[in-house]
Amino acid sequence: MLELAEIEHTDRETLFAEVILPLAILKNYTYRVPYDQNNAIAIGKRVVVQFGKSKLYTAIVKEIGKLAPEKYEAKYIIEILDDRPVVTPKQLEFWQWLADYYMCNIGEVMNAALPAALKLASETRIVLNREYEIDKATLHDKEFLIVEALEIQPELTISDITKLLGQKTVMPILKLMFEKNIINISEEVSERYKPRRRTFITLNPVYSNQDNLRELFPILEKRAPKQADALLAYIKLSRHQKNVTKSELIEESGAGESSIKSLIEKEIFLSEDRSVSRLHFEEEDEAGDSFELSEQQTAVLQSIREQFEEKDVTLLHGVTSSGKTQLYVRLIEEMIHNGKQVLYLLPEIALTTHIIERLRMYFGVDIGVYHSRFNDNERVEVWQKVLSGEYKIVLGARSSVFLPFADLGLIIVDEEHETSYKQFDPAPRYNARDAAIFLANMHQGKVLLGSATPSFESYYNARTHKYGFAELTERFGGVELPDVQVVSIAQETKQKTIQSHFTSVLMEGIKQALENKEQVILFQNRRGYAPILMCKVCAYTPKCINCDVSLTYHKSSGKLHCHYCGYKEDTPSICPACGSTHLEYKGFGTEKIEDELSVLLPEARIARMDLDTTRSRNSLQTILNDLEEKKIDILVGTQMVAKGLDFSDVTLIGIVNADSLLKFPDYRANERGFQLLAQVSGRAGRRGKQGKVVVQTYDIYHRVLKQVIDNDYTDLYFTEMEERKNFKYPPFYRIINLDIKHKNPDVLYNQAEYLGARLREHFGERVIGPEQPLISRIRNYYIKSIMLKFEKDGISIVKAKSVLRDIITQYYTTKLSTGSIVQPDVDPY
DNA sequence: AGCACGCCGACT
DNA sequence: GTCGGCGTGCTC
Repeated sequence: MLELAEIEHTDRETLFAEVILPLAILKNYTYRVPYDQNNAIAIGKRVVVQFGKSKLYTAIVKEIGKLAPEKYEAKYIIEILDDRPVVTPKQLEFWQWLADYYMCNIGEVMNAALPAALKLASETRIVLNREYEIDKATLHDKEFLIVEALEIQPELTISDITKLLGQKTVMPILKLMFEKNIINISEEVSERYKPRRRTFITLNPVYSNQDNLRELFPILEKRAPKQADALLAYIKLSRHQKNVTKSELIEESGAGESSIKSLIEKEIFLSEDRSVSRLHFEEEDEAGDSFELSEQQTAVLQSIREQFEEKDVTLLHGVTSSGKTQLYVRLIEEMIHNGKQVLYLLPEIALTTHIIERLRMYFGVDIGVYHSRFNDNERVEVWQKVLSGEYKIVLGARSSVFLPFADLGLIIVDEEHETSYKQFDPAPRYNARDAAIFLANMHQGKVLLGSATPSFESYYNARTHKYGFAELTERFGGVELPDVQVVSIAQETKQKTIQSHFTSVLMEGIKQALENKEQVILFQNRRGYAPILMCKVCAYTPKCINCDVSLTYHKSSGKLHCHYCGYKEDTPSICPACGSTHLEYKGFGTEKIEDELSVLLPEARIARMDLDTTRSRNSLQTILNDLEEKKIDILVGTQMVAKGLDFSDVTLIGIVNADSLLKFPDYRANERGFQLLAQVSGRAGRRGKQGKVVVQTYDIYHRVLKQVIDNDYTDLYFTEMEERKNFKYPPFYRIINLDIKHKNPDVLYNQAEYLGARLREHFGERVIGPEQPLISRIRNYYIKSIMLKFEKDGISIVKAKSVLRDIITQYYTTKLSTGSIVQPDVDPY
C-alpha cells in the first residue's frame, strides 16, 4: 500500500483502492481504479462504487495498492468525487481507533462522522432548495431536467435521477447543483438554526449636534408629525438605553413602520440588522467586557498553563458561575496566537446563541459552529471551512470531534460529566469526551475538562495525578450560592398542607416570586401526564405491545404513549381486563404538573419544556425567547431545564420529587442525582439576590440531599468511591456491556447462557450475568445483558477486547446464533 | 444496509 | 398447483 506521492508514471499500472463503505459490515472492500484515474485517486477522497447488485454508495478511499485481489475480480470505481481529499489521514486513524475501542465497524464510524451530504447514496432523496431562486436560463440541460422533475415531484432519489437522465454518472452534476445551492438533501428533521435578528436604529451622527437637531424638528413637525414623534421617542429611549430596536421605537412613538422607513431614507435614522442573543446576559456580558480576571482566576489560569507543560489533560473543577468561560477564552486566545486550532465541546442543549455570540464577540466571525440543529448544507460548509483552515475555532456538540482538523492545539470539554457526550444508539457508542482525549493526543494537543460536578472518572484521574487539576471555588462577582431547602412530602401530606404535588413551602415560594415579578422553574424528571394508568379493581395496567413497559398517559394527545418505541393507543374508559370503570392515573409527569399548577394559580403564565414540547421546529428557541421576554412566569421541565441554560431572572427552583432522581437501580444514581440537583440549583439566583431551591422528597435524610445542601462534592466523592471499589465499578474497573437481543425469549435465553459460558471460560469471575435488564423487551426484541468488569491493571483491555471480539465472531458462526443481535457497549452509561 | 435466494402457508 | 411470507447469507 502506498501514498499517491510514491506512485509515478502509473498510467500503465492497475491500481486498487481499499474503501470504507458507510455500512455496518465487517470488512473493507477493494475496487479497481480506472486507468485514466490513476492520477486522481488519493486516500481520503470520496468515490462512488457499486456494492451488491444495484446499490451505489459513496465510499472513502482508505488505502491504495497495486496488488490485484486474488480471490475475486474487483469492480471498477464508478467515479472519484473530490479534487482534494475530504477526510485527512489523521481522521482515518481516529476512525479506526474509535472502531477498535468501541467495538464497532469503521463503516458505522464513517456514518456518524460524515455529514449526510458528503455521502450521497442511491436512496438519498434530493429536494429543491426553497431558499434559492432558480434562474432557469443559467441551468444546463441536465440541471434543467432535474429541476423540472423536482417541481412536479418534490422528492427524487438518486436512482430516480439516474433513470431520468439515462446515465450512470449523475453525482458530478448533483454535486455541482448542491454547491450552487439549487438542491438539498431531504432530511426529516432539518431545522435551520436561525440566530434572532433585530433591526437597531441609531441617529445619524450629524444630528448629535444640537443645532442641527433643532433645525430638523420644526420641518418634520409640520410636514410629517408622525416622523417627529418617532424622533422624539428615539431621543427619549436612547437617554437610558444603549441600543434602540426598531420595534421598541414603533411601540414607544406610536408611529408606523413607514414613518421610520422614511426617516431612514432621509438618512436621519441609520438602521442596522444585527443578530442578538436569545438569552439575557447583560450582567454577565459586562463581566466579560471588562474581562478582568479575579485574583483566583488569574492564579488558576497560570496553574492550568503549568500543568499543561507536563500533562495532556487537566480537569478544571469550578463551582457554577465561577467564570470558567473566561478562562477558556484566555486559553483559546493563546492557542490561536500560536497558530493552532481549538475545539470547544459543549452538550448539544447548551449550544445556545448566547455562548456562540459571546465567543464571536471575542474572536470575530471565524468560529465554526457544529451541531444537530444545523441542516446538512451548513454542516458541510463547516466541514469544508475546518478542512481549509478558515475556521480556527470550532464550537460544537459531540459529533464535532469528527471534523477534519489539521492542527488541534486544545480541546475544551465543558460540562465534561454530561452523559449526553456518550452516544448510545446507533453505533458507534462513543463518548466524545474520551474520544477528544485520544484526538488531542494524535495532534499533540491538550485537553481541558471543565465541570462544576466532575464525573468520578475524571476526578479520580485528577486525584491520582494522571490528569492535572485546577479548582475555582469562588463564584464570579460574588454571586451567592442558592439557599437549598428540603421539604418532607410525607409530613405535609400528613398535615394536609400539600396541594396536589406542591408542598406549602414550595407554593409560598412560588407566590412570593410571582409577586416580585420573578420567574420560577419547576423540575420534574418525567414527561407526559401520568406514567401509569391502573385499574382500581383488578390492578391491570396497559402495557406497550412492543416493549416491556407500562404506557404513559399524555393528556395533550389523549393517548397512551410508549417512551421507548413511540407506540400510541387510545386511552380505555373501561378496564380491558375486568370491565370496571375505576381507572386511576398513578404518578405524575411534567404535563400533569403544568395542568394542576394552572388550576391552583390561574393567573400565572405557565410553560412546559420537555421532549414533547421541543420536538417541533424552533420550539426550544421559542420557549427560551418567551422566558427571556418574561412572557412566562413558571417553566415546568425535565432534565432539559438543568443543562447549561442560564436564565437571569429565575429566583426559585422547585424540585417536585427528588426521590425519582436518587432511587433508580444504578451504581451511578447518587453521582447523577447530585450532579442534576447541583446543576438545577445553579440556575437559581442572580447578582444581588440569593436564589432559592425547594427540594420536595419523602426521604429528607437522604445522604445525597445533605451533600447537595452543603454543596459538598468531595464528601459525595469519597463516600461513593468506597462503594465503587467494593462493588467493582468504574473508575476502578472498566465495564463492557453486551446486549443480546432476539425476538423469541426462549431462544434468547439459550443464546445468552451459551455466550455467558463461553465468556466465563476466558474471563472467569469478570463475567456477570446474563441478566434480565430492567426493561426486558424493546421494539419486540427481548433483551438479556452480560456485564464484563475488567480491573484497571493486571489485564490488558486491548487484549480482552480482542478476545471478546473473537468470541462474538465465533458465536455468529454457530447455528445457535440465528436471529440474534449482540451489541457491545464499551464504558456504558 | 439491501437484495436475492430459498423453503413453508393461504389463495386464484 | 402458485404467490409471497421473511429467514439467511453475501456484497469487492
